[in-house]
Amino acid sequence: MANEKKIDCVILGLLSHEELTGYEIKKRMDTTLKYFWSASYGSIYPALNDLVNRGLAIKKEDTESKRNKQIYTITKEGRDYLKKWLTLPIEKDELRYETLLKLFFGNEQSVEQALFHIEAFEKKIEKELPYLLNAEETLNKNLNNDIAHKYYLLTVEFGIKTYRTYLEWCKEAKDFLSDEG
Amino acid sequence: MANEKKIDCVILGLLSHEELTGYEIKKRMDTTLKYFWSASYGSIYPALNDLVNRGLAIKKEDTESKRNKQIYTITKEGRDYLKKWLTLPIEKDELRYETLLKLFFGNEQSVEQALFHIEAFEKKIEKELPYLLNAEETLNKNLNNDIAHKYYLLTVEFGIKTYRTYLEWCKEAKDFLSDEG
DNA sequence: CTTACCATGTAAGGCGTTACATGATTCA
DNA sequence: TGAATCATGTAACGCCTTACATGGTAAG
Repeated sequence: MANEKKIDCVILGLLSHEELTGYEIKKRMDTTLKYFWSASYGSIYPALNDLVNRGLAIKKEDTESKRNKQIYTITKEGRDYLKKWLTLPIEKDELRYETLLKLFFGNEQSVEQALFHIEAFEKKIEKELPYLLNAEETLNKNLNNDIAHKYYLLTVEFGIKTYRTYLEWCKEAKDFLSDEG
Repeated sequence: MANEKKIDCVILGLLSHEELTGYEIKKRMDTTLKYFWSASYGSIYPALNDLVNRGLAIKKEDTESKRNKQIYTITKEGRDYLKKWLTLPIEKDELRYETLLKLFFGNEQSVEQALFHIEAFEKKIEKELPYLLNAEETLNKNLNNDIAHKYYLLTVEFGIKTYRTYLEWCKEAKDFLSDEG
């Protein structure tokens, strides 16, 4: 029972909340999970097939809509698999920030270039923060309706706090570099 | 000149500071760059050979020490390559936190289990923070000796600020989950 | 009628880790 | 003399992204 593939666990996790199509799973990744996880169609669709083959999810054709939709539902076995994975200790938390990497080697570039990278980073964060704040508000309103919201809120709070810290750091870093020329 | 492999750039960046062996490069990764980048021997050694073949670094046998050391030095071309890469916009900043993933699916686990993951995360951060604080102190003392220190300090400050925020979040998250039971 | 979005999937290739394989040196 | 650390490298394999390929539907 070792070697749980992360992609399987993420998908099963999303399916544990609601039944979804592959396309919708991708959308969740690009919005809700965006700031701490990601995956492409090229890994999602094969993984879904695999989950069905292993009996962890079932696939049914959508007859109601006019679109060619494949809807996936988690099975009892899938839920057990997910639960088992959740009991295991965390294997890896990984941060790969190219921005920090380029900054680290800043002595090979001009101050202007370093500032340029910091500002680009700042803008990206400033653009994403409102979505998290919006999610926070919605979740706080509906906190009593669904326990799942409680956990979702915790991750959103993580995102908000770290993003605000990033913005603080950007300001300080810009000052530091500008002052010294 | 597109498609710069990150592993090449990190190595060249480290070599831009000083000449190093593959083993030392790995050590830098595991200490200095640890909280925002990583790589294994299996990618470092082949990359070094590749850099030499492309004329971006030179390899010389160490004759002084008794060990079988291969010392790598960056060339003019390597430095130009690095500089070029530094001018390009950041392609990807990525965070993959399994801790957040497991927390997100918390409705499938007990509160105790969720707390367990948060506490493990907290301990890991508490253990690593002192190294960053130590680096900060040393860098502040030697700030005037080398411009490279300035940039190194910026990344360390990023690490310290975000780690402190993580610890704050851990405390709040634990309270939040404990209160509601 | 055309643009944006919904929707599914495959193939090739890149990138990187893990595990393996080997051996020297230093220190207790 | 045994453990820890220094030191280099390869092979197999896994995982994932990118690019490709295709087509339906909703809205303006």
